[in-house]
Amino acid sequence: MRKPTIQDVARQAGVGVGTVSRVLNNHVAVKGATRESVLKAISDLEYTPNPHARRIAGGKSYTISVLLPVLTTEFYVRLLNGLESAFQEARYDVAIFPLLDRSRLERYLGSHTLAYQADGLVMATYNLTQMFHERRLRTQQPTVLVDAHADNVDSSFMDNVAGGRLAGEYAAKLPGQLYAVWVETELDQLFTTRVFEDRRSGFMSEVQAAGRSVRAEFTSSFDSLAARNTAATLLDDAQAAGLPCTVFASADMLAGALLDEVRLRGLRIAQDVRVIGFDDQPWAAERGLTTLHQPVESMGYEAAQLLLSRLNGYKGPPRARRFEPRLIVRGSA
Amino acid sequence: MRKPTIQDVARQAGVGVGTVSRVLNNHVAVKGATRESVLKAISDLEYTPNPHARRIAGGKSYTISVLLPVLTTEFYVRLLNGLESAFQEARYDVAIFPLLDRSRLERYLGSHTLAYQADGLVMATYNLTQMFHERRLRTQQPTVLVDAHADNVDSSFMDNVAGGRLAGEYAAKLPGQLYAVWVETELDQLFTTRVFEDRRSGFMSEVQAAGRSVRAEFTSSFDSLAARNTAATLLDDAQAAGLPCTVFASADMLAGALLDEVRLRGLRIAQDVRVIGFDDQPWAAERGLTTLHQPVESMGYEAAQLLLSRLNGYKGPPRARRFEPRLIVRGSA
DNA sequence: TTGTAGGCGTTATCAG
DNA sequence: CTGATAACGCCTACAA
Repeated sequence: MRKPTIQDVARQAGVGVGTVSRVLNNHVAVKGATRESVLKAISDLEYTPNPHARRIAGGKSYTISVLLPVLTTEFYVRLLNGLESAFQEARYDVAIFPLLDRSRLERYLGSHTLAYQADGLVMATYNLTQMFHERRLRTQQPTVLVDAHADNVDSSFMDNVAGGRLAGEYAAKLPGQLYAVWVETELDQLFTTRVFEDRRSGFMSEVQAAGRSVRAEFTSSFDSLAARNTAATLLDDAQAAGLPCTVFASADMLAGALLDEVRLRGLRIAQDVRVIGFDDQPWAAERGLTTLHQPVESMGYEAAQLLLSRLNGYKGPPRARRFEPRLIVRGSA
Repeated sequence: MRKPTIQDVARQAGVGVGTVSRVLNNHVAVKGATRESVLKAISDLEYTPNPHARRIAGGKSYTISVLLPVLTTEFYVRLLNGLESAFQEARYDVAIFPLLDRSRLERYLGSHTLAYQADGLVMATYNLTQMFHERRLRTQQPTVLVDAHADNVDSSFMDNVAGGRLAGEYAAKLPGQLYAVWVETELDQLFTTRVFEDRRSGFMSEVQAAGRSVRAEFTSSFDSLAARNTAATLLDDAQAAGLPCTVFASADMLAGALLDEVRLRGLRIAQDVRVIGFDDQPWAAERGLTTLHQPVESMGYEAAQLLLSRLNGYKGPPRARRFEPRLIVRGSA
């Protein structure tokens, strides 16, 4: 009992395959009655078109691939949700290709694997288009960047400079020393993101504009143990220099570690140590973390829309969808 | 400058397309010299076969799909690494389909999307084969379970009962009250896993065999805030009942929260409170956590091998690859 | 050992 | 509006 094909549908409905194909692709020229009978045959047979055949016949495969850094963060789950819901509405499937490391990426690029045979490409956080060009990879499929920005492709991203500014503006008004913790920038040239750089520049500019300065900046890699160590080092300094102090942690994960360490030392949050995070992770509300909210799902959704419009033939110049962060003031600062 | 096809290669090498196809698929009957010239043409043209065309022509697409729960855990990154490295050796690509929620799954199943058009299927943690059958989904592609076990399909998994036993055996020898923290079982019938059930039964049986009993068991959902609250509740009881005590946390994440809470209360780890985790996450060594090590990469690698053997024609009965956990004794217990 | 031709499931073109 | 029919890129007999 093999899968029904377009032929089976055509026979069942008593029409030609061309007609079936037309209703499948929403072509204009199909009489109402014929369309109905074809639709009936399709559902009777539980027919679904073969994406491979579609693709090979020059049509769309209705698949888009998402190139995603493998980070164990809520952020990407939310992003995926936004992307998927938009693509789902448009009846596209999404396949995810994890960017495990550079060697794998090289291989992906070397062989034109399925990832690059989809109708469109979504790149999250890392802008790999550069590499595509260097390799003369004529990846002419529509591409969209999400959580990243470049001016030669469509992109959907949040304004991290603005986020940094909001944090800086707020922090500058608070009494006591100012500190900041940044996320260590990536090791590989390919896997670079300007996210934290942007947050920093926004923060610093606003702090300076307010005539203040930060006592010290720290950098931590994105893992909880490192974050905890950094928090300890920072608090050592802060306690020596005299409390209170305010810390801008450029990622909630870092802020969380700070909250832990503050509690551990018996210090009072919001009085001795004020903390401002970034991301508004699910747990931020419960822990009372003042942080910057990112409309992650919306970013994903919009990215998908940009890509879909290209897939539907839009030819205009690259578009950038910029989202604004929102400062959520809670108990921690 | 469109992508070269098999025709181009044939012309360039001065042979027929059949021959090219033969060397592509490692057929026996190709003279050494001819093979060489074809290979040369292939690399000169930077030709790579079109997976869609391959698939449609009845061959393999050299793509396998992995159905993965979207958990922000190191575990799946490691698993992916194991899977990918094996598939990569065999020149297969892997596409990931995140199991975001039930509705998406339904949709995947409803339409025979690309996920089910790959040459093979890897299901991690959740055994969805049941559902496949109910739906009369003739997903006849080879399937392998990883981090899960069932006796009607190939599977590669760790013996969680044994892991629980090792923890129980070790814990039973320690003085003071015994506690355990489990991970809340899934909400949906589809998304079920026996992992934690198994760890529990192993642990309890060993504790009982040693003539001891656990004072209290706790359950927490898999997120850090819940874990922290659970840790607090547990320690309240333990402090009231009198220390020392020993806690088996069935996931390192839970153990980590416990360590934090212990530290916060000024208690001494390994003296007042002993903690045994499960997973041996990257940070476990640095934090001195006694825990059970899972050979995650190996599990993934083996799962891939099982699938590959099916893809290469192996027809035997379902095979189960069982991995043994290893107790890593560090400072926390 | 190798080339040729038919077929895989769709879409697109072109007559009717 | 609709039905043939030629691609699409590849694999697999079948013949040579």
